[in-house]
Amino acid sequence: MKAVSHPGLSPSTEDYLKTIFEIQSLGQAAQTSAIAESLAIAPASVSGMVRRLSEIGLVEHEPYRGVQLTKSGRRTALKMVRRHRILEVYLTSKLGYDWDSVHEEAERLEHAVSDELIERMAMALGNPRFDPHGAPIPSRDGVIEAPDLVSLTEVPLGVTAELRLVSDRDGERLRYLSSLGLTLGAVFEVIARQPFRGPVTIRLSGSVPREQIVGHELAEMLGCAIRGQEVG
Amino acid sequence: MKAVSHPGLSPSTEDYLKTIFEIQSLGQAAQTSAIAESLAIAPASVSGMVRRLSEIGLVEHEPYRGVQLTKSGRRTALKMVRRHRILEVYLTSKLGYDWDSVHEEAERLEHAVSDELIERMAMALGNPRFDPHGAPIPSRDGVIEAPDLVSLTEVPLGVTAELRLVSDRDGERLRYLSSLGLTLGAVFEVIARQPFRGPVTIRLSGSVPREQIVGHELAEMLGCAIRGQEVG
DNA sequence: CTAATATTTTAGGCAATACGAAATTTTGAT
DNA sequence: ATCAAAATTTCGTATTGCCTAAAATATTAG
Repeated sequence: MKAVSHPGLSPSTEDYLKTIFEIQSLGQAAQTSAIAESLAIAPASVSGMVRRLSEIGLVEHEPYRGVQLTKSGRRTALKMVRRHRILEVYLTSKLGYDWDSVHEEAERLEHAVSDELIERMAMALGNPRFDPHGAPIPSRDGVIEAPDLVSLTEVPLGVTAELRLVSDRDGERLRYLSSLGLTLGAVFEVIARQPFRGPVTIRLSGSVPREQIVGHELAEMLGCAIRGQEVG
Repeated sequence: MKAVSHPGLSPSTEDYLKTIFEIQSLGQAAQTSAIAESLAIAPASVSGMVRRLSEIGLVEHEPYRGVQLTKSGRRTALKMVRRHRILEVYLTSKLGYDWDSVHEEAERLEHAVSDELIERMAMALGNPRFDPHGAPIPSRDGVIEAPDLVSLTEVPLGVTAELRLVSDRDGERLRYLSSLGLTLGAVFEVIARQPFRGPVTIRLSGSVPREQIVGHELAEMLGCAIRGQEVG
């Protein structure tokens, strides 16, 4: 049982691994269709690539069931996630990028940087633990925290919470959130919630408290930390 | 006659353009064999690529004579050169790289960065005019200086000169130069030169002046600025 | 148990790039 | 000027990496 090294994986391969890791993080084995959807390619193409990935020992494939990353595949996936997130922090902290524009740049760079560059960036940043969207950054040796958060739809009425995690996938969405005042670390109280997957109303703390209404779908994607119960 | 834009050139294409630019900088039209040698591929392969480059209007090809960059090809080449050199400065100034290790990293990154990232880096650096090896950095709009330098083999005996330019192509060579005390800006006097392409002896200025012997081939690659004649 | 759904296999395509060998053109030496 | 050597292009092919539609197969749910 030796650690197989995988020199020169293609960008595409790296993307598959990252995607599989992300899907796997949420639940069980990653299904072909889920991978296909996330990468916007046909399921047949995924089957093909999965074969290759399993031939080189990056995933285990139980036909018709799904894919699991092997030790080695997981290591690579975590490396890519680390690269992506360190890059995002670096670009925002050191080069003035906004949280809504770093994703694309990081997406391209993560396939071109060396390990050394990433470690130098991490060092220059003081080894940050979270990226600009609140996602935890795996350590150099592949350990990743899983902060326990709930989605905004799950924060009880009257409870104060803090916005801690948003997806970096869509710049538009991030800009919209900014415009609502919902940036990372924003503190708010949930003051109403409509049934049947209706919108959530929150009151943002601040010198000028303001109320905002957030649609259910969006609210589902926001990771929040409970701060405490208002005195009733 | 409109400016054709060339979205999504492949890394390989970008490398060809850069190489052609560099060859062309020295003398006339770039010959197939020169390109092939510089890129370490067979001449036949170059002919093929040159056809494609000329089909998309990046070069003009006079069969059996050589290639010339078109306006548009030159623009792209200069963009790549700018990227490479800004990256080199950034990596050394901001992330602690040495001059002998930046080339490789820049070589990969130059194909992945956006124009915006490069401009942000340039800004953060105060728009440097030279890279860590003394090579001039083309401006955003494609103007490049040509400092007038002579090779070490051409500095007359007894004359004081300053090291201003070395090739970034070979890390080993750069480490060797460092070990001799021949870093950028080093000031020295030529005190001997052997005939028949023999070595050059120099005396480096400094608190502890020391003599060094430099082989002819290496000396040829060092760009120097004449400082003045010693009082004889 | 069967129809709908998900997945894999098959067979093939395409883009980009490389190569050797043969044909062609240029060059250089006499 | 002439011809051999050198450089270059053409031609036919190969490889790599990825993708796809359609057909075959397996799973699942009613």
